[in-house]
Amino acid sequence: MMIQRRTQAERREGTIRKLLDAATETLIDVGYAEASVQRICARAEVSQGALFRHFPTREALMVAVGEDIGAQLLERYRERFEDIPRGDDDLVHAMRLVRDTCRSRLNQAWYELSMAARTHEHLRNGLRPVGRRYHDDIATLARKLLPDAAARLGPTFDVLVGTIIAVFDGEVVHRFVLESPEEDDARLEILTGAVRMLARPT
Amino acid sequence: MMIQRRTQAERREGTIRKLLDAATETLIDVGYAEASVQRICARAEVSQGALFRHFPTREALMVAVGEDIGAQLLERYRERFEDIPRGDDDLVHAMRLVRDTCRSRLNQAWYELSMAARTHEHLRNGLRPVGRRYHDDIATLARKLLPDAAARLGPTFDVLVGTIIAVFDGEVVHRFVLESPEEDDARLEILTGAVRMLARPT
DNA sequence: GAAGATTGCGAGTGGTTGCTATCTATGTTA
DNA sequence: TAACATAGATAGCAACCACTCGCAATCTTC
Repeated sequence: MMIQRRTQAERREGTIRKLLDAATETLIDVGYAEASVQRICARAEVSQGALFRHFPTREALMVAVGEDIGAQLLERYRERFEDIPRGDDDLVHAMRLVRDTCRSRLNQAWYELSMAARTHEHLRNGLRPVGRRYHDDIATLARKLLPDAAARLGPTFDVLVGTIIAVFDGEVVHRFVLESPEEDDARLEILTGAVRMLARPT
Repeated sequence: MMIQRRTQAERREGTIRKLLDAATETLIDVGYAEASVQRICARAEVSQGALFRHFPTREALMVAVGEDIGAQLLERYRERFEDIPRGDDDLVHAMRLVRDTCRSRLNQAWYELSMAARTHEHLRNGLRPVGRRYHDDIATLARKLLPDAAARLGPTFDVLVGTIIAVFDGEVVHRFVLESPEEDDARLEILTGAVRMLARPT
């Protein structure tokens, strides 16, 4: 039964895409350890043989998932950064954007990979360039959105951006065990105020 | 062959302690998923039957490990907080203490449990009270160490403490994939400056 | 010291794991 | 269209998983 005529490249890309998406969703649902090739393949509606045709090991698939997630998250940032209206409160919007992205579904998969990378050397090595690119690209984007503050702060600006992301990533990790929305909101305000103070000319 | 005369309670406590310590070390070494009962028991030099005599499931053991780690981390904070010399730079010392503790071996095990809690409901429920107590006790300790700032800031002080911890926890998670010591040090300085600014009277 | 309770042991349970080998189906090239 | 390359499916592998069970060792109580 022939459904449709496709080139080899199309077939290949199609199943790889299905596998990456299924792996990402499985990662979000059950975490790295329980994201078995069986589960991923079942979700992708593809056989295990197909998976191992395109990825030599499960870990290699996970590295590819990491690259894919990194690209998607960056794209997400790019789109929403552009949508932020320039003005006095663009910093507030930017802070909210970072927090929302850290809490996004997609980012949960990234946490799973990061954590697994701690104890899995291959994964760590594979994820490192992705992490670096992600880090740098976000700094570039932020400079584009807040050029005045960037110019004023110089290299400190990048550190500040990294710190804001670190705050919200840390917050999310805490939330895995214990949620405290009021404190989170208070933190967002304090943090915004502190950044505004640092970013303003002395 | 009788080695030593011990009460039942001593025997019991002894093997439980061995299991908790072995489980903690195994968590640090291979992560939550690979910390199997086999591995833990081998490390504790105790049979699997002994483990399941004291803990109904592996997850129950992990909750107990979480409680134990929480107590140890708090004790660590308590000791080192007391050692900080009061003076102009006590804030610097406190910040360094928080960062060091976040990077400590013991805290790696806590990250493993926190992350696993995201997808394991029982673990999350068991860890929640531990997390809450840990959170509150640290805030209390910090108020004791920095009474002036605490008085000046009111409830904001607790949020600030939580934020500092969040920064370093987030930093550690980033470091699992990508290390950047220079940025980390720059962040520590900026953060200390910002906190000092916030904590000083306006 | 006998009886009873608690604790520790280790073989065995069914189930899942990542991965391979073999085969068929589909697309490409001559 | 014949020969070949690529892609996908299926069954099966040894290793490991959390957990159970009957028994032996140890401690407590009388």
